[in-house]
Formats: sequence, structure tokens, C-alpha cells
Amino acid sequence: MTLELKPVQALALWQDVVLETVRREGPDLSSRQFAILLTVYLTSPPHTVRGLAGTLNVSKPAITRALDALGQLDLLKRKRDEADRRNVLVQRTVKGSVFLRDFADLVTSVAGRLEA
Amino acid sequence: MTLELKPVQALALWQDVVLETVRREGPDLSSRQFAILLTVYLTSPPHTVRGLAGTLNVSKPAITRALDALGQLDLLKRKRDEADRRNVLVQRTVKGSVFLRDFADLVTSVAGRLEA
DNA sequence: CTAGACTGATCCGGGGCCGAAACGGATCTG
DNA sequence: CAGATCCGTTTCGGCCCCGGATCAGTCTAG
Repeated sequence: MTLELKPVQALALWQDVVLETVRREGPDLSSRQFAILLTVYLTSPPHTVRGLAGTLNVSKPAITRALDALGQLDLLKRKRDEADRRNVLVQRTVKGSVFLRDFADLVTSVAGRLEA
Repeated sequence: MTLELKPVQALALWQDVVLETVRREGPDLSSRQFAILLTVYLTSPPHTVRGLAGTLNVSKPAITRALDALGQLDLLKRKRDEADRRNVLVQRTVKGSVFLRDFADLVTSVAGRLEA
């Protein structure tokens, strides 16, 4: 079974969610930052700067800066790879888990109110 | 009938869509710009700067700048209100319609591939 | 006709993000 | 060992966005 979602529903869903996140005076993540956050939490480790840069098709400095911002917000954290100390492993945090769970609840809530 | 969407599905959906839009080297709209675009296309006119500022809970200069950017991309256009020349009416464009239709197709496509 | 209210745009100082290039540290290789 | 290679970070100049204050244009009430 796959999820049935018509184009008009997709736009309405997106509008309600984006509008709500804009209205809330929260962290205000950029698309790249949000993409990194979701990738780290939804795909299996390890996550490195180079790997994320490749996955997002973006330069390495962009990833470094995004990790700075997300780390500042305590949504993500860095950890040296002790096996190969050149690498940096990007890891989850409690606050990040809560943030994404809240976001998921927002989406499901909006979807539930959507006319089919 | 309402749309059933579990939290884990919501996050997976969002990740695939955001990741795809980040990968594509497209216009790269901010959340506010995207919220404005969706609001103008999905809710009934007229749309004014002040009205959008209130809807998004954002300052007027932010709306003006976003309209500059979206107008530059030809996704939206401004038009003086001839009845009350103080107002600026924000209107749709062909390119904007195509852009949102493509985006909606992307979302529905991703949703269709989602495991239920 | 004029004083005031109201519109959207502009000015301003400040801050964030951009990618190419250069950097220092860690690791591999000959 | 020394040189090459790989990693993430930093530097650099440039661009965009931020909101409070202010502006010019428009409308309206008295």
C-alpha cells in the first residue's frame, strides 16, 4: 500500500505546514540545514561532512557552517572518529529528536485536517 | 475522508522532497518566500503587502524584499490597485503556476513511493 | 483645503550564508 | 622517514536578508 496524495492536497499540506513554521518564531532553519537534520536522523550512520556534502550536492564549507548552526541550536553534535581522527561523525541529540518529533506531529495534524 | 499520515511517513516524505529540491540547483527560495508563494496561489485575492505581513507574522520590509525576489524570478507580479492607489496587489504568473504544479507533482511522486 | 491616517518602498547598521582557495592535522605509501 | 593524499576547517570578498525608522504618495474626514 502506498500513500495517495493528490497535487492539490500536496500544495495545501505544504502551505499549512510552512505557514505555521514561519509564524512560530522558532529556530528558522534554511532548506539545507533542514535537509541535513532529516538526513542524519532518518538514514543510517555514520554521517561525515564529505558524505553529507555529496548527498546534498553542496560544498564542504556549506556543511561545516550548517553543522555550526545546528550544533549551536543543540539539534546535532559533532564527534571525532577515534578510528580515523580525520573524520568527524555527526550525531543526534535529545533536543533534535524532540524537534523532529514535534515537526512530524505538526505535519500529521495538518494532514488530518485536510479535505480529501 | 481525511488523509492518514503517520509521523514516520511525514518525516520521510519531507526528507525526500527537501533533499530533492536542495539537490536541484534551482531558485532556492527561503521559507518565507515559499510561504508567500503558496499563500498567493492557494488563497483567494486580493493579496496586499500589509495583508501578507499579517498572515506570515512578519515585518513589511521583509514582504517587500520577498516580492522583489519572487518578481525577479517571475514567479509573482505586483500591480497597483487602481481603486485605491496606495495598495499593491500581488498576482500570479504563468511561470509561478508551472513552478508550483511541478512541485506538487514532486510531492505526490515521492508520496507514491512511500512505504505505508 | 488641509491635517491626519494609511499604504508600500527605502534607508541603515548588523548579521548570516555563499563557494573557491588555502590551511593544519591525520593517514597512507614508497 | 618524507612526500602525497585525505579530512574538516578557516579565510576571503561578495551577496542577501533582517527589522526599526523613515519616506513619498494616496486617501479621507472635518
